[in-house]
Amino acid sequence: MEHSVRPAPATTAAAPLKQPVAGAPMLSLPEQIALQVGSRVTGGSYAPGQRIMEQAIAAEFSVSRGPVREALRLLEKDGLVTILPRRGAQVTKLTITEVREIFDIRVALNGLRDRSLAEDPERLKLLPMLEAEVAELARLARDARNSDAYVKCVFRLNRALTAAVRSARLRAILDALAGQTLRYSRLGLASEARRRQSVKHWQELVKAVREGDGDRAQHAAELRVRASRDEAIKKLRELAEA
Amino acid sequence: MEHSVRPAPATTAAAPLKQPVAGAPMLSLPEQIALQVGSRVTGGSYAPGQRIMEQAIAAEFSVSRGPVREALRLLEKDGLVTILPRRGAQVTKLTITEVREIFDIRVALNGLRDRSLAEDPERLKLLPMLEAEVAELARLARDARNSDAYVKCVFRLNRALTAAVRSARLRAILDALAGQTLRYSRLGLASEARRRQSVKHWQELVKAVREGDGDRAQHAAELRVRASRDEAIKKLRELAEA
DNA sequence: GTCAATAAGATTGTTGACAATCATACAATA
DNA sequence: TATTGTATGATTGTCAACAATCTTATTGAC
Repeated sequence: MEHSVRPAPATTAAAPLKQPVAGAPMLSLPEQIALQVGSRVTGGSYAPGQRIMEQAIAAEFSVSRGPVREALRLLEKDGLVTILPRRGAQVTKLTITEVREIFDIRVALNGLRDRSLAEDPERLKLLPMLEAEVAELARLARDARNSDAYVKCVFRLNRALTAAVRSARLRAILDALAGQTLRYSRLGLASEARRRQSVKHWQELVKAVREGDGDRAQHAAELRVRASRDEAIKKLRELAEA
Repeated sequence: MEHSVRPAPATTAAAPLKQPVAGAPMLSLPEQIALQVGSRVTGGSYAPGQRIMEQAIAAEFSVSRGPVREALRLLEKDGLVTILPRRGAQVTKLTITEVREIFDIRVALNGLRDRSLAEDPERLKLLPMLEAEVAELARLARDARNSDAYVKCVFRLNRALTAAVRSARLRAILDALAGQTLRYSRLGLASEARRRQSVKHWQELVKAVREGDGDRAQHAAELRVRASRDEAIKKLRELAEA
């Protein structure tokens, strides 16, 4: 019998789901639930393929199943869970092929994103942050022990760049794709050689943005994500052997 | 038993939500509702910006508001309706800028799509259909009176190509984008000159697919969608004046 | 006349209960 | 033993009512 031990049900008093932070956008009940459950997925405390049951989540957050259903739909939109009719929701489990497909879309759309940023008339407002973060990347890449910090910095940088893009639709798609490949992107930056290569790609982007060169920005982005893709796939294949 | 065939209430003519069709994938209640309401949006019988009220739809289809809510969420995922918290759903109304943004994403992703098709080992199975449809396009383009048939043929061809793509995620995004730009794509093929140019781009794609040349396929797709974008935007601006 | 506060109605958000379906264990049969 | 059928519990789908919020209309003050 498969008793995959569910982590910590009993006392898992889920966060109080509290309301009002003044300036911040107030989140609806489903959004709050989606946020919490989603972080368990991306954070790895829910395993891929694991089933997520409405009643359990509802009890945990002390709400009825209605908002939970909607939260699961939201997570499905982000690709974090998969909903099967009459069979409920489960943490999305990706095949290596699917991971590659997502990366391929990211190649195309991150290229579009970085081109848009480089061609944006207000791109100069972005430059200080971009330069600072990339300098930090270069610093972190000099010591192999900073692997984790390096990955975190890349994520932060990517999030900031996506947030800076004008097109709301592009933002939405990129956010969803980033969420889905979060745990795999980490694999793509595991080796020191890769991080050094990654720094070069980011520096190339800085130059392109500074000069307003959309072509170069797009090209750098494509190289960057392709490299990340290839390394992640390679690592996944190695893991699949074992 | 699962809900199915419900005759519409006397006054409003709501399609009966039929269930059966053996081989076809059986649609859930929300999916059926989303399909019908969605066709009203794309078909133009609901105007952009028009509000869609849950109770009204529920009464029309003789169901409770639960499935309707879910149907509206599905339509939001396709970009056909916009849901504002505590304020309900309304038919998505796009600004010219937003239309352009969607087209820009389509440039990137249709490029990826056609590249994938051209590099697919089984691309030869696609060739007969592709060649036949493009030949039909060339034929239709010779007479200005066939404008409508030409547009229909392009839509059909695009749908077939998207359906043939291996990546389910790419398919989903492309379908959503196509649905959102349906009414604007038509504008992009209104002039005879544009249709002649369009034929050239499609013929270029045929060649690329035949030879398995992904680069060329992608390039042709990008040119094609960009041309459609520019013409649609131009027409929209003209309409905005009046 | 314009604007703000307020009240009434309309609409969405949430809930708990019931119905339909699925998954599993067990029994019966070959 | 393997397979099929059946019963039972678990889980999702749907419903109708209630609560919270928004919209609109009206009133009153300036």
